[in-house]
Amino acid sequence: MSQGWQDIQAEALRRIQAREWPPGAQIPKEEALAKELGVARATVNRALRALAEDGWLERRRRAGTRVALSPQRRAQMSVPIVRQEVEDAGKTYDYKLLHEDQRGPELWLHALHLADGRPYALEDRVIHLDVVPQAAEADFTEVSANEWLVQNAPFERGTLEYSAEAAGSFERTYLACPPDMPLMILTRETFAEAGQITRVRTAFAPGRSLKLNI
Amino acid sequence: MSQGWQDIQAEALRRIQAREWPPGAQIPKEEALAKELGVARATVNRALRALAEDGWLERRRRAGTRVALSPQRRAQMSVPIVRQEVEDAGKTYDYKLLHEDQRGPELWLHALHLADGRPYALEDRVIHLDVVPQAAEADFTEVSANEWLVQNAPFERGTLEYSAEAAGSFERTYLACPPDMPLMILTRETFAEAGQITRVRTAFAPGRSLKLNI
DNA sequence: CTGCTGAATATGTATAGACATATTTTCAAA
DNA sequence: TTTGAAAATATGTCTATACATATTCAGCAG
Repeated sequence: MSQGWQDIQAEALRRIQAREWPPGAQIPKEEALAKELGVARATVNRALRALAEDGWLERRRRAGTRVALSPQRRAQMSVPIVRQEVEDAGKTYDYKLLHEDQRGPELWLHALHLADGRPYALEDRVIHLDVVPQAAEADFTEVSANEWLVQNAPFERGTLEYSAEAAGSFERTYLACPPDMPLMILTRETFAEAGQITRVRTAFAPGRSLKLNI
Repeated sequence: MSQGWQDIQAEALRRIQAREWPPGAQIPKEEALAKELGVARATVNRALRALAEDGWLERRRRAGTRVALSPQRRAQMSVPIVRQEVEDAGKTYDYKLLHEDQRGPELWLHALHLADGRPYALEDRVIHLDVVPQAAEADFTEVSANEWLVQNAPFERGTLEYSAEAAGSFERTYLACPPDMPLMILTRETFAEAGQITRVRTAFAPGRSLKLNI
């Protein structure tokens, strides 16, 4: 009855949840578990590594493996791409550049994303031309800055921040929402080695939410 | 010059970003790559699996590996535990049960989380006693429902939803915020095999945001 | 007691070989 | 032409073995 790593993972998770391996405690070493469960050490390794990635275990060389003190569960979210969101919802996507303004090495853009002709998201973006010089020649009336950047300026890392804010006059105008309407705001920054590529603040039309699974 | 799987991963990612392997295209099979790069197939497998988990590749048995059409980057977020957030910020955490009401198999709770004595988050929760019967005897004036559940009712899966809403009278009262203040709302549901364990709607005090890295 | 050095050790990773599994493809039967 | 069964094949996984690497720990010098 050879077992797979997922079975080993399940068994280990059971022991954690049943407090056979209480929080903070060391668990047996891979070799011992492998022997006990009748599998190769590599199989135990695979299982425990997966549990560590999910936050259940903390592993350190030589120091061994211990159960995390607060087993924080983690959720994975994919970074939203507006066009795809709209098309996935079966609607027609459209894009409109509202304003473009170059101030030295900074290119400022305002743009509106539409779903079935109705305002969906409003973005306010700055692109750093010293990091992405090719952007100076791009035509952002045709392609959205987001898509152009995805194609032409792969980033190394970035940050996301969601917050709730009241609609300002800018949002009221373009998203056609009442004053003080609460909106989900997403601020995103992406970086390459040379520095910040872009920073964008996106205000979503009322009612939008962010859904995740754990 | 034997290479590690991370080097293989880096090389594959380079080829994706350089469009040597364009979006949607099939990439060579593991065996061929292994031979080309001078490593074992298992090493290539490790590297490509990691890229697939990060959303760069899509892999299917027999069908091979292809570059994802829209390389959606993913961010991992840890599910927020209010107490920890507060303590991590160096503040004193406090908890107050506002209301408790059992209606048949449903236990309804209202509670307030405090940071340095000031309102931090307001929660509105229902616990399904048919799924977690032990909860009927728990004393939620002492321990927050969240922490009790983490300890006593491990869940299999759950959903998270963030949204922006205007403060209602309930929030105004306890979070001490002006009318129509935009608030970040987190609705969380967790499930065990037997069904839904709990559903909680948490309203965060104004100014709170959700920060992630990619 | 303190600080440094080297031994001990648990996890991390690489490899070759084998078999498992999910799909696609092929090809024959209806 | 359509259907269905069988062959082919790329990825998925397991095993045994070996070596690499990060820490811990013990013991010695100061």
